[in-house]
Amino acid sequence: MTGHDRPLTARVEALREGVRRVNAKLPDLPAREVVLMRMLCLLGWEFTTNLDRRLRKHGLNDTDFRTLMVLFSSPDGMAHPSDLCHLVTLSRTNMTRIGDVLVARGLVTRTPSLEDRRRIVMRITAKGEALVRKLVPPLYPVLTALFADFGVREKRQLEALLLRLAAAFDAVDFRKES
Amino acid sequence: MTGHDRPLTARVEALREGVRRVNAKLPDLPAREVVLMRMLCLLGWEFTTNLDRRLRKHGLNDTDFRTLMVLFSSPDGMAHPSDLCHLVTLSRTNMTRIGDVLVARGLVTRTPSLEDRRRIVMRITAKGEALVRKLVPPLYPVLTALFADFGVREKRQLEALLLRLAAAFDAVDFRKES
DNA sequence: ACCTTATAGTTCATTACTGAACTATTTTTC
DNA sequence: GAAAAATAGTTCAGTAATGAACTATAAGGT
Repeated sequence: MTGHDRPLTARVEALREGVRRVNAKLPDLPAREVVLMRMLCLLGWEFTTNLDRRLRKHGLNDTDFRTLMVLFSSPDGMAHPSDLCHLVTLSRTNMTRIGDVLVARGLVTRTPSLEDRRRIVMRITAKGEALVRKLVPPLYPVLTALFADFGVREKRQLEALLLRLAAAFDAVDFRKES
Repeated sequence: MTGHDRPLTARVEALREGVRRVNAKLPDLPAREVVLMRMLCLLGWEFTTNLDRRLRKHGLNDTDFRTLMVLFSSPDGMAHPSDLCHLVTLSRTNMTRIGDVLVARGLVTRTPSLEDRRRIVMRITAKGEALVRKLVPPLYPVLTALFADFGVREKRQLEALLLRLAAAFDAVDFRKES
């Protein structure tokens, strides 16, 4: 197990204190920004690992599931591997492997494309559709519970803030210098 | 490469559309909540991978770096592996490996504890301190740029919202049912 | 004091992911 | 319309993480 399931709030508190101590040694540190980014990472990671744990009982992991969901949401339930790997932010290499898994489990078919013979068409099967319809609804109460404390206004606020942050990521070139 | 560096805003937009199409097929889906959680994951992941790319030039990855930072922030620059792995949310197994890496690079020492002979004491070296002081300041402009668009008030708002979400994670038992 | 239980760190096997190299196609360019 | 460049998918080798099993030490209960 990763963090022995220590409460997230405790980990956030430890993070703040850690950053405060670093800030004492490096006075120019933009402490609030560091805390915000690390909290974002923490929350995202927490969600992913928890979701993963639930999916594993059904023989899927988070990336298999996301891939399946994209297919589920696609017109005619089909897409090319390279489109998929863009959409779920994974390498083509990995999408080959995920395809293997999903095909082996009968959730997806993989057939050569007729229009472009380099390509493959992945298509969700009836069994895949059924699995999605079985797995997803039990997640609703979890998702609503996570945001139960939030009003519509606050959810919109959060979404807007995250969207602006996404835009900032695109504007900042992370890669340059040092 | 993961997503061929497609802009984050484009990926967020694709996410929204995907969720909207899923919602058309599963009308009870709490769409806004799904989008929020996935945006959080996306942003956290984007930060981590970009940071990782920068660190790699110096022979570290994100988890090595976080471990080193926790030691940097610790009183006397020392901590036990099991404390560290709680703080950075990694397995003890992995902390052994990270210790190996950091020791091999001369950034940390590892000595048996005298009080408790099961334990090991990891301590950041002068070289480790120096590396932190060299690596961290060049990150300041990136971090401030990411939040350049945000006022103090908005940063506080975001922090408060994320904190409440963290508390909600602790309250919700993700593991139960299905 | 002794037996049980818990904790610390490691090793080992396994899972998941990536980048580079390769083959097969399609698109572009001149 | 042929050569060059780009794109799609796969294989392979390497990196990073995990959980289970193991050894050693410490703490608790009676």
